[in-house]
Amino acid sequence: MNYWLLKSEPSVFSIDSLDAAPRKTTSWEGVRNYQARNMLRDDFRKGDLAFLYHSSCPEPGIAGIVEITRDGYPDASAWNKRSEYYDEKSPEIKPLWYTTDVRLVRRTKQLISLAALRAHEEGKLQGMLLLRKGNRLSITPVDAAHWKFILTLE
DNA sequence: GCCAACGTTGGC
DNA sequence: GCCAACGTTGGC
Repeated sequence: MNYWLLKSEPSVFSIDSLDAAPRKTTSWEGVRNYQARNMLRDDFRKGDLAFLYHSSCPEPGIAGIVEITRDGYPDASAWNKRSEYYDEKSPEIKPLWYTTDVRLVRRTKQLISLAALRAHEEGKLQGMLLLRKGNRLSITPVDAAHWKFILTLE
């Protein structure tokens, strides 16, 4: 089983949105980056766990824990002309983009801020992809050891 | 709003 | 295949 970190801008989709969703579950649609797509398509498995991270907001950080409830599968929003994520390069017969389903497991006891994570950048969280300079990937794998340590920061 | 870093596009 | 131009991300 894998651990991940999923970024989203709370102004677009926040942990409150997920909490309010039916069965606290939603499709993680709209990923339009090849590296992230490859992870969704090849590595995301039902039962994996992920941190939900809020980016581009007053206090960026980890807001909750979600469970991956479905293996990666083609992203139908790519061939929905009414979707803001529509992409003519990804017809239904030849999907280019992938998504998965996520369910809110729980909110973290408090926000685990980026600053709190950075405090361990050269220690327990050395090598964490989120903290790497210039990282912009909206999906990153998380080492099991990093996952465990981050939970102690709550 | 600024800016560094990265990804994508398209001309050649 | 190279690379400049452009667009996006995301912290500050």
